[in-house]
Amino acid sequence: MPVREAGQDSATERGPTERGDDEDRARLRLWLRMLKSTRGVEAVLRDRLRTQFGSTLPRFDVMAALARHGTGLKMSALSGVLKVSNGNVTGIIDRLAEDGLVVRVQVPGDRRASLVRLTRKGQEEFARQAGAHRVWVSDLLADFSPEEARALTDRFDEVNARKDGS
Amino acid sequence: MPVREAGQDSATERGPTERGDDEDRARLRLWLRMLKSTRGVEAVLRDRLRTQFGSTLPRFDVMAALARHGTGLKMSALSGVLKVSNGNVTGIIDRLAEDGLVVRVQVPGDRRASLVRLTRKGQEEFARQAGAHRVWVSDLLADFSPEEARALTDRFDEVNARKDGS
DNA sequence: CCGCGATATTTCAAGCTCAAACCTTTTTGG
DNA sequence: CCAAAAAGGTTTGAGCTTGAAATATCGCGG
Repeated sequence: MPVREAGQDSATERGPTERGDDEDRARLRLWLRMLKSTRGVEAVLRDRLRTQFGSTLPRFDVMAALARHGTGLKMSALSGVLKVSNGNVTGIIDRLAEDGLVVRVQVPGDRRASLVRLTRKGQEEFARQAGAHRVWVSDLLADFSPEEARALTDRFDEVNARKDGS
Repeated sequence: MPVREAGQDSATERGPTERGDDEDRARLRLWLRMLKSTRGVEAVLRDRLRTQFGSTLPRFDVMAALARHGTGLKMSALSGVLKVSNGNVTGIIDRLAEDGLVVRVQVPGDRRASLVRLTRKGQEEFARQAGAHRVWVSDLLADFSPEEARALTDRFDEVNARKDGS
């Protein structure tokens, strides 16, 4: 009896798709490997961001989003882009603002909303971090040739698109 | 000028490997897609675990590890298997123990260590959750045929092995 | 111009996460 | 035998994360 993964074989009621256990297990195994890979890479990135820049992944993600949208982003747009809860972003922006890396700018016509923008200091700091980050990632994924990376990227794009579009 | 991703082009000092920017960017793009995919899947799993079982991913992961090692695991082994900090596991086990899903068993010859084991209730509960979990994952990755899943799994295994081994 | 649903954001409680500090017990080297 | 190092766990402090509730503002229909 092949016992692998989170193996258990209780009588699970089959879903509407009526798929084979082996197919499920093949995909489950893929999932566990993807998880292992991404967690491993994330752990390294988190550690380096911490030790070399005194920062964190969430902070980096936020700054990356703001760098990509130079005109600024509303809090809700930010949480939308990053796909995290809006309550979450509040705290991260609070701390980035304390460090003088971002500012909240009042939106003229709307006293509810505010636009978040990188400060000059924030832009410079992000440029430094992003440069290092790119090299770190490329090193960590060095096993993938650029061609394979591109091919896999396209494949994931297909899959992701199917989710987004429905 | 192709501006994509966390784009910035500050003069980053080239590492010892002296690699091309385009290669870095191709891998960075792959990384962002992997992240997007895994986060998306994780979000769905977390939500279903919460709404359908009143549980969380970390709890599920711990129970899966314990199910795989029926004889029990020491706290340190558990954090080693899950690749999370040992201080982290303490809290999760505390809460699982409160719910009667796991127990801490004293190790005979060593008064420091304790073996964590699923209770009968924990085994049954995990069996239920794992069955659902497997189907959820398979559905979420349904875009990958079993063959492609197997191929990708092998590819990730190679990459992961290279990291573990050195 | 007033109420009321929609929108933008913050606050809150609970849980996860890490690194570092801290006990306790065990093992090891003199 | 005994001090010092190593091993097993917990505690602590700060930050991240979510979902839900609270707050404030906007805009629309009447």
